[in-house]
Amino acid sequence: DLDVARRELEEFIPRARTMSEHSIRSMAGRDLARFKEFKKQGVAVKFGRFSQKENSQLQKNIEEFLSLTGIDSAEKLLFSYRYPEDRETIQRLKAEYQFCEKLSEGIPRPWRLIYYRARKIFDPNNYKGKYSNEEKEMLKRYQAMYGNDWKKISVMMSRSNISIARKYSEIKSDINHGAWSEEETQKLINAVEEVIKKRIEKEEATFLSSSEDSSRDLSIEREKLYQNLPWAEIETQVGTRYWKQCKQKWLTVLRTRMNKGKRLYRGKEGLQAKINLIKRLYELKVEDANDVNWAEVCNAVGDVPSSYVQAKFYKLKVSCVPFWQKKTFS
DNA sequence: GGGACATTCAACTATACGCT
DNA sequence: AGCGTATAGTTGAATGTCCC
Repeated sequence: DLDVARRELEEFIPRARTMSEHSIRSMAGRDLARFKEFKKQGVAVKFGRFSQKENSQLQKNIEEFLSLTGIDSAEKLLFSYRYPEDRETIQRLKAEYQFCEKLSEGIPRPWRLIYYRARKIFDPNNYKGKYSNEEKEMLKRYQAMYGNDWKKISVMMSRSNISIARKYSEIKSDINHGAWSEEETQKLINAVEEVIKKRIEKEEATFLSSSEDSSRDLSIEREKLYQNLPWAEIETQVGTRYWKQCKQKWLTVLRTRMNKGKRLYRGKEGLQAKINLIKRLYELKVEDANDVNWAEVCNAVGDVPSSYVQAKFYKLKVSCVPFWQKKTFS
């Protein structure tokens, strides 16, 4: 019946096809019924970033659960292991008042993801801003002492373990800062090329085994050139840069090539490009910025990666819209 | 089977910098 | 000076795995 559950879930979450047994099992238990209920009401399961509406719904769900049970803080509720003496009581209250159900009320997403979102929002160790040099040094020292025990280190540094783990992977090796040399750039291009080729070959293999038709054209879809690339692998190949630097550099290389070196946002044409972009976004009539399909918006500007257009929109917003932080997308 | 945790790719935000 | 681009920094989503 695992297969049945998988098939049923696929209706709501296409990627269920490839998910691990464990994920399927837990979603079948907790989410399938909810998904069906949402469907009855004509609500689709959502992915990607939480909208403002969802975030405030989550906030509300937490507040209501706290007042229902008398637990005095969201941190106690969501990180009960930090309060050993209250832990048992909290556990009991959670079961008694159906924590899982209450938490996910009105949010059409898998329970697990709602839970993680809540833990991010309500962790006092999160949102601590920039790391100082002292902190970076401290992190390196602790890692040398305790290895990748991020949980332990996060307690000592009052930062969330995710933040710590990520920061460490960024600073673990001496990253070459500043402009890219010709040689480095070439190395990057080669690495990306190799990775994409490998990926296509693999797809081709599965494609051929399921079909007789072997005549496929050599061009590849644009998305394959920048979406879901294994950056960690590329980082190792390049050797001198952090994966994010690689990614950013690759996108600019790609953009320049796609547009044959033309500068898109300069002069009169640049102005027109901006106007097109704004018009296109307006026509979408979406409520939340998270609902924008940037791949669709791309051709308002030219043949560019979607992240480029996104970045442009951000820049435009920040420099032209007063009090943009306090405004909604619509 | 719930929950904690590490890891990885994506997105958002801020700043540096150079050209016109 | 103003603008566009490159680069740096932080947070978000998603998922495999391990443990109790």
